[in-house]
Amino acid sequence: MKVNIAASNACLDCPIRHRAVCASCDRDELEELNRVKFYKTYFAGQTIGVRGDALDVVASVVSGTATLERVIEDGRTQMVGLLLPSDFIGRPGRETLQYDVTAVTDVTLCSFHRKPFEALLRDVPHIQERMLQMALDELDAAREWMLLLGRKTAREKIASFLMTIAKRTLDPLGRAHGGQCVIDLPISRETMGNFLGLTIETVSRQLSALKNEGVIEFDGKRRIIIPDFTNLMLESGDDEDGGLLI
Amino acid sequence: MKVNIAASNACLDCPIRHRAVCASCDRDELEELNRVKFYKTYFAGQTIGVRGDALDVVASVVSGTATLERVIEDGRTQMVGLLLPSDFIGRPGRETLQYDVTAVTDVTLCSFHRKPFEALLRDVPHIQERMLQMALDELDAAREWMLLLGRKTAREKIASFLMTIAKRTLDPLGRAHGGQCVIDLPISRETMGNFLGLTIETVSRQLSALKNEGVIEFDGKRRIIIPDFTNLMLESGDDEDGGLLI
DNA sequence: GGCGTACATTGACACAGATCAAATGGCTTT
DNA sequence: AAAGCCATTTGATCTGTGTCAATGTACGCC
Repeated sequence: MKVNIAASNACLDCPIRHRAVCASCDRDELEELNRVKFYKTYFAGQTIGVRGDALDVVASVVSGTATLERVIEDGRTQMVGLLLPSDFIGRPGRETLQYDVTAVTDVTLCSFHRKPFEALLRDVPHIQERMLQMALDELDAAREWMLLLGRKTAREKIASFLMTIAKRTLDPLGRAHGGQCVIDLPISRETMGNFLGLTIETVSRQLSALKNEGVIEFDGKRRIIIPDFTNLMLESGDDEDGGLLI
Repeated sequence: MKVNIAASNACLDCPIRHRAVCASCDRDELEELNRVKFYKTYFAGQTIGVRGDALDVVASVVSGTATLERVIEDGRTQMVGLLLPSDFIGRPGRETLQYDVTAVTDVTLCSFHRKPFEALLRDVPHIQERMLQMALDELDAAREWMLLLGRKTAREKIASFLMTIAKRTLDPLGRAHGGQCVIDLPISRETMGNFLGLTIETVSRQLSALKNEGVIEFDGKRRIIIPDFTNLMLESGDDEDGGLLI
């Protein structure tokens, strides 16, 4: 059913119309995309692709959350991308997938066969322009993430992560005043650990510590209340309100 | 003097002609770049820019090595980019510099004022195309680096780093056979530490350990001989010969 | 030639976070 | 309601890497 709803949607009504790779397209260009796109839905936990797979399709996340991960033989896993709506999956010009891609919630993708998409990229400057912007944004996010992985303590990592999620959830005004806010974690403790380069136990302990010190409150396991945003910010190790952009 | 030599060079003779942002330009486009580019040289140790600076100029590294770093208040430093010849500095569309940029050796840059360069990006598809390729390559490198920072041990980090440098130094054939090779480190122990998310002492200890076990040999502090490449590879924690791309 | 400075190595110890193990809690199934 | 499953929390201990401190080495300078 979900698929039907999605497939029937024209690009003009698309929820990620103004943020995805198609953001700067005009009406005609959108029409062109509309003809070649196709929707695909994955269920929570499902594998979207694994490292080494032929990269025949590229896509934008329309709804849901997916992860990009690298795994070493002994099982150590590092998340290298958290894909939220409007984020792009796959790389034009590459033959095989470099990362394991997994749906953590139900995910709907707006997909394109890679070859035709590469042609679009050449022919429609608006798409290439936007693609470049998005790639550079991701690069900045990846570098911020590198600072976190390389130099932050477990507590700072957790605080930074919560800030990141909060920023993607809230409107920019609400948080500027350092007021209360509520965030729903889209991912499990294990996934958080793989994001932050920590074990599940350390994630849990640091969350408990922040709770015991009143920096955060829990409402169930996956919902977190931040009574005062500035307190959390102080724990994140960031000099300003910069933080992860993802 | 260096500046004179550089300034007199036409793009056609440029050492990074086929690798930098101008790689896919034809003769006419190159002529256009030639008119607006200007060379600038920095000495080893010199600051090229600091986080927050107005980003009026973007540039390609023509020769030498520079670093991109993020620093937190207490002095903890994480390198987020190692810039070698053909790599690009600065981001079109951004008003301020996001990272500290430092010359680690003498560095010559092929520079452009940002605004005109943004116009070029719009008008010359070959440049934008190449820019996108390069951004995606850097993103892949950053993600590989994230795996290293988040999940690898100190020993694996050092081995991976040496492999990375070796790969950028050697011809692709020479290393395929796992034969001996010699690499010159472009950076100090401290810089290596900031690259790998380690302290200077740990870097030193791990290098000594690899030396004592015969995986590497020293010729002075900065030159390293790798008797058998496969041995080093086994220490890097990589499942294949993938490793950092930078 | 001696000296100063910067970089690198080595040693002793501390501690953050990993590991191993057990307990708790929430959820579905029957 | 009981049982079973999974995610999470909490506890005890271990270990890799950081920290602090001393020593070694190379190189330029007066």
